[in-house]
Amino acid sequence: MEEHKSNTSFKPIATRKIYQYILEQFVHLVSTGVLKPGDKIPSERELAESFKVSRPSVREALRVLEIIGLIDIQPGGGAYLKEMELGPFISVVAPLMFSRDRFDLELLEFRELIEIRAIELLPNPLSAEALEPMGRAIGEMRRALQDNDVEAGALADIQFHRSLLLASNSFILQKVLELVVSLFEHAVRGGRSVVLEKQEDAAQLLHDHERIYRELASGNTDQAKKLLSSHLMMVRRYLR
Amino acid sequence: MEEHKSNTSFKPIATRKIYQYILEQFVHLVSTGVLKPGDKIPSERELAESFKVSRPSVREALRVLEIIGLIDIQPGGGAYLKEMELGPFISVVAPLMFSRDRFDLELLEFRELIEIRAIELLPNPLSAEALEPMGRAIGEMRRALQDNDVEAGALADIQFHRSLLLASNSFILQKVLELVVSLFEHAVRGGRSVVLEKQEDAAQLLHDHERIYRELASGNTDQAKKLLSSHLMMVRRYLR
DNA sequence: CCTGTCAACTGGTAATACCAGTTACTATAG
DNA sequence: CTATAGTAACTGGTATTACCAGTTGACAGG
Repeated sequence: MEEHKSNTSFKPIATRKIYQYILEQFVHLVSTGVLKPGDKIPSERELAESFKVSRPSVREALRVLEIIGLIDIQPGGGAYLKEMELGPFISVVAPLMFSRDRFDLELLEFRELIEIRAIELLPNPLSAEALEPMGRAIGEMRRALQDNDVEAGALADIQFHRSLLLASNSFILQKVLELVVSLFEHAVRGGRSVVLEKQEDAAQLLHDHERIYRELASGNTDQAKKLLSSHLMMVRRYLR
Repeated sequence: MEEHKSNTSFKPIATRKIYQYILEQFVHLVSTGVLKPGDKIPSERELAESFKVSRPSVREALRVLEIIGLIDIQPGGGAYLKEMELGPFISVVAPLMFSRDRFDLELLEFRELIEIRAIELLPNPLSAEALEPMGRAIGEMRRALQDNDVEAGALADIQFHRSLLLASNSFILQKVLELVVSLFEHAVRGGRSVVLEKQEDAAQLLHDHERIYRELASGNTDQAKKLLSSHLMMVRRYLR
């Protein structure tokens, strides 16, 4: 059972699989800008021929690219590069996360930490393009409230925060918040009650969003920050 | 070009691929605790027969499980479940991240935000098991400083922070910090200069770590927090 | 001009085969 | 008896081939 003591410093030989080489070349081409979002990827058969490997090897590489959200594959169509999205990855991992005890609360606390930091980095004033999706989310939320559609309301709530964070100046915060928000979205769609159920609470949420939106629209970013901050803390207190 | 206006609310039909079904079953078994870390996964051929699908389909599912760091595959051996690790995912995505402008600095700022929050959640007092890897990292850093081995020093620095965050009480912060720290590690191994190069700076880092370690070991968690906080801010100022 | 058809793509899946590495059992040499 | 070498039965990695199903675009006929 014991290992041989060896004075020589032989290092274990790391063998790499073919799909990793393919993956590496793709990532390199993307990170150097040779391939850009929107570009069409050659067909699997062409790639197999170019790389001089078999189609299954190519497919495994594409599978990974799909999971990390770098390409969209349309059966019958082809594969297209896109800006990296965390959605596919999240949808796989989310069940593992939420199976943990009290994950919901932890996630909310984490989101509070990040989102408050993100709004500190909002450009001032906000552009119209940044404001527009927020307005839409509010409209959606108002409609859901009237219809008493809890899930739609929760999703609209998420959409509001998503559009808010997308306006942030920090790339990392955007990605991390996208990840967090996606987790929430997954939880809501899965029927978990990370959301407010009572109508008056939903109305309060809507009201908060509207105030934040108004302040942002009229350029009072600082005031909006304070509102959002207390808004998030209110939500957390509610859930605890 | 215009789409037909349809009053009926037909929703697009989402077709799912076989590997997704397999993936789903696996994730479900793991999240419900039926499968636990350390368990051996049946061979690809057995799985193919159980699921009544072909081996390539099984392999694509396993490939994804490998990328999200849920299984270890040993060629010739078999596949074993493990606690989810972000390493494999990071190693694919890292080049994409660092190709962005000023990503290093953003990452450092983000890490500062998270890590300061994480140390607020450190248990008090720290267990010996939590302290031990920190001590090792310090020893390694000291050795690297004497040898003037910049890369080894940087890796030991990372290892110190990694062992610190692993002691935190928050699952999410652990995972996110693991992600961030892995990104740093990747950058260092890639030869990027996210690290301090001058020897006196490295000595300063080591000195900071030693002080933090001493405070933690003697139970003065609060004092350690303050030290770590100013330590991180110092590092950031240096890089800016 | 619109519409349906058809051929040539695309990715999804299956089946099969072979290679290379691991493992465990076994026979053989000492 | 023990330790070694050999062997057989695994494992995953890769390649090949084939067929299905969906998309696309050109083309012919209304």
